[in-house]
Amino acid sequence: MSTLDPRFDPAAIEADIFAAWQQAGAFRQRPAADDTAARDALSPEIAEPYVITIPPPNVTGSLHMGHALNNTLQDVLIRKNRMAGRPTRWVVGTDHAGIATQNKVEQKLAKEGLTRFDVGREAFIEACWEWRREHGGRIIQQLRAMGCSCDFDDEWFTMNESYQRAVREVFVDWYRAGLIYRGTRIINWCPRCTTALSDIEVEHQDKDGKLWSIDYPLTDPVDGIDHITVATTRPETMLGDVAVAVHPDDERYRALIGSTVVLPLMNRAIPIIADEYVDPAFGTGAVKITPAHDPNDYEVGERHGLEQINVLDERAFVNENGGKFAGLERDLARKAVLYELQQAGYLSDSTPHTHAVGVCYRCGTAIEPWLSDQWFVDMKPLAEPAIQVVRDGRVRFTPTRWENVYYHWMENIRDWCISRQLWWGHRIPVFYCTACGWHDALKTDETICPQCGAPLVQDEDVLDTWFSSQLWPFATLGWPAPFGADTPAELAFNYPTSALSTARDILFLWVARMIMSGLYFAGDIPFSDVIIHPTVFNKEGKRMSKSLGTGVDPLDLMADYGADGMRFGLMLQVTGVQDLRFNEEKLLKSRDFANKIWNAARFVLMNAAGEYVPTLADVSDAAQLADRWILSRLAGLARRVDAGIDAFEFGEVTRELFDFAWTEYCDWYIELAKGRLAAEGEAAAQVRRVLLFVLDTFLRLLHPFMPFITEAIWQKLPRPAGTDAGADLPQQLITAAWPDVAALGSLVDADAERRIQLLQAVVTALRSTRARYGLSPRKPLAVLVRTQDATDVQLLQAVADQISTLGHASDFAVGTDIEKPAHSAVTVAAGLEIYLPLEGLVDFAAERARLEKERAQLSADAAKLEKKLSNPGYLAKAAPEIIEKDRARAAETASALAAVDAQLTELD
RNA sequence: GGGCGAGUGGCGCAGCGGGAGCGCAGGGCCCUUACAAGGCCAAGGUCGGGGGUUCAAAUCCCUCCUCGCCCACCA
Repeated sequence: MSTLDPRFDPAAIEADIFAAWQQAGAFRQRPAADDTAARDALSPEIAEPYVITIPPPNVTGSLHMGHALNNTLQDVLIRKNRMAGRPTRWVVGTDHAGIATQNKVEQKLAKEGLTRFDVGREAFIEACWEWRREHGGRIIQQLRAMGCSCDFDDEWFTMNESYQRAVREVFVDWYRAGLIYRGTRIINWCPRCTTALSDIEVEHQDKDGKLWSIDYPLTDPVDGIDHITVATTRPETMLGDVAVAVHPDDERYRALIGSTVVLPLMNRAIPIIADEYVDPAFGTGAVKITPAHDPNDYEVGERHGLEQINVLDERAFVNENGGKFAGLERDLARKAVLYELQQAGYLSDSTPHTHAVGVCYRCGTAIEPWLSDQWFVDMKPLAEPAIQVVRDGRVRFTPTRWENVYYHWMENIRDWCISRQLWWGHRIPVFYCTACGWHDALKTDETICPQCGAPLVQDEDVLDTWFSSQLWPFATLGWPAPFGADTPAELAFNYPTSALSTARDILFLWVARMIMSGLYFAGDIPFSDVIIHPTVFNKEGKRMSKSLGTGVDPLDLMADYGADGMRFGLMLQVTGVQDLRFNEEKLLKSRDFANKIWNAARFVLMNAAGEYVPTLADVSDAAQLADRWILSRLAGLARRVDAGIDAFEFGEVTRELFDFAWTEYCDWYIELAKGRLAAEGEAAAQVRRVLLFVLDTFLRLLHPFMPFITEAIWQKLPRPAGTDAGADLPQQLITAAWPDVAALGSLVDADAERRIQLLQAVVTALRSTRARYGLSPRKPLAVLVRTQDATDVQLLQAVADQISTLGHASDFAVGTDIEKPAHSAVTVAAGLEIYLPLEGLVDFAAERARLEKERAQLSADAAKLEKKLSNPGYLAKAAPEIIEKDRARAAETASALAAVDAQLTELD
């Protein structure tokens, strides 16, 4: 009674299944955080909630391969824990993505010939909200298509009202605590985005440039020296030079310290100073000092009380301080400055020089180190406790090596520039009196100065997007309500969250900061596990990039392979290594795998014949070797999958599931079942029960990885009503019980696992002998098996029918006293000697060649083992079970060798 | 300048102290009534080079080579 099509079509089922899950409320936390009575009723081992807050994708984003991988992985964890009965919740939402969103809206305005200044701040922000309403839901929709079981009824946005309160609370708190301050510093400035960036938002690229040498003439020659030559990679900044620095111990220049030089082109007298910062071995050993355009020069300038002359404007054009170069864009200014220097004879040398150029992580424009007023967070006091929780093991990294990366950054942490000269974002809640100079950070907007009554104005800048992102694990759980009596139930129950899974490139931008702010504001770690998943590269090992055309779109993949195929194929490729070279072949195999399971289910359903899915007790008394074998394998699989998911070993678990289903359940168990099903009666009923039981349990284990197909099949399995899920829930796999690994342990049967090899050896001998001699696979052959083990005789007799079915044996005989018939092919395996009489069917020259080859292999193995077993050091030091195993192997090899030798003799 | 990761059959990758595995490609046979997106069989590797530790090394240590990534203010 098959209700399944012979070919699995993902598109036909995915949307309906997803809708059914959502309709059933399967994604909601059960019991809800505020349902204390229900929570108290949970048994202790599942009472602990399992919570993940999704790394919020940019609201401008579209699903890419990194998302596909990361969200599959999180969904696996969520689904497994949900099935295990824990109150599970996956918090979903998007990030307002300051620069990215602002860029989108500015591009839209540009099409109408407008800039943001034309429309004004208010209207621009409204346009951003409008953009979000129109396009911001795309990536959430794509998560649904993937089958992600997030709590979509409670979607968050880093700019929604409650979130804004959280950001403001944090700012004011840190401000009051003295952790947020304003200062004039050299910061990273993106002249295209016209905003400051933090240090970690700058990417460094090696660029081929030049190191130019410029002669600065001395005002008054010293000992016949009339100039000093400085080396620079950025000649245009010389317009803002205020000194030349040399190392105090540099003999070449010692006499010049304290002299003045005339700055070429600007005709300004500037001093030669001594500073340890200068490396005498680099360049000419003399450095031009431009405090407004280089962080090191700024430091030097501070030490020596030098002026700071800013020669570039916010778009990196030379400003009025640049003399006749004013108005030139920085690259043009460089050319012009070099030309003028050369014309005037100041340019003495240029050599090729590669150096790291900082570029904006959002737009790729070269960063300008620029002097300006910005807001900063003092990070050291926040970093210390955040380092400690990792040292204490309260926050664990997977793979653990990332802990060292974390420590290194945290121990060398620098202050965080949090102000951005943007409009889209959380506006800095600092208010200034227009009259008396009063200013403060305020939790609510005020218009009148509390000191003098004059109007207040708010700071123009907004906060770094990551300033709000860092609050994600607790702001999405209802913070800020004060802790203690008024703590929202949701926060108290769900915080700290369980695991955070993310890409390595935001370890500092986001993960580290969540730990710091979580400890500070929510009073505890934000999550106990940080999973750093591999970065997805393309087949050539290159970064996936839309603009470069090196990317693969997960939506296209889902269309071709189904959501399940994409998920499983990605999981197959996960390892503990840093990189993942995406291989589409794995998706093809995953789709095939889905089809394989689909058809296995078809077979089982066609043969279910009135049986319900049995309980563990119903299959525990299975007597047949094959049954005990598959049940034992299933128990082992369940144990490994259960532990593997908990240990975040996604790749290994996926491969285990694949191998079990395909090789063991389909290739062997189902094939073995066919003959027994035909027999009918109790024997057939038992096979049906085992088939159903294994399929049911396997679908549960596979569900976190392939949610759609497993749900579709599982719902077709025959079972009495009300046997799974809560009474108020529909019968769905998503909320069905996770297999009880401990109970399944009773099915482990090491003997059965070993003995099934006997059967496989006989069947394989039949198949390969036929293949070797070009006999039709269906040509019936008689089989005789000799073994010294009486138990093996019984076992093989019990499965004689199945050997006949799988191997197309005509006659089957097994015993301790079997004699080899004349003209037989002999196979020695699993301690058995398997004889296939081939009188008149084959050319024995080929058989001789084969046996010679096998003999060579066997005697090499035997020699190796013998050498090992006669080594006194080995016998003295190796573990007893290893020696035992090797002895058994040696005995087996020796008897196989003897058998092959005997066979060769007979062929003569 | 520091740090991390990778180098295993033609290709893509597992394995990470005790018998070299998987998928794909290639070869042979099979439409066997769940699945040809399938089944069966066979072939294919001195686990980057060198040294060391160990009874035992693809697996641990050292070193070198080749790739990739991260951090770092050297003009």
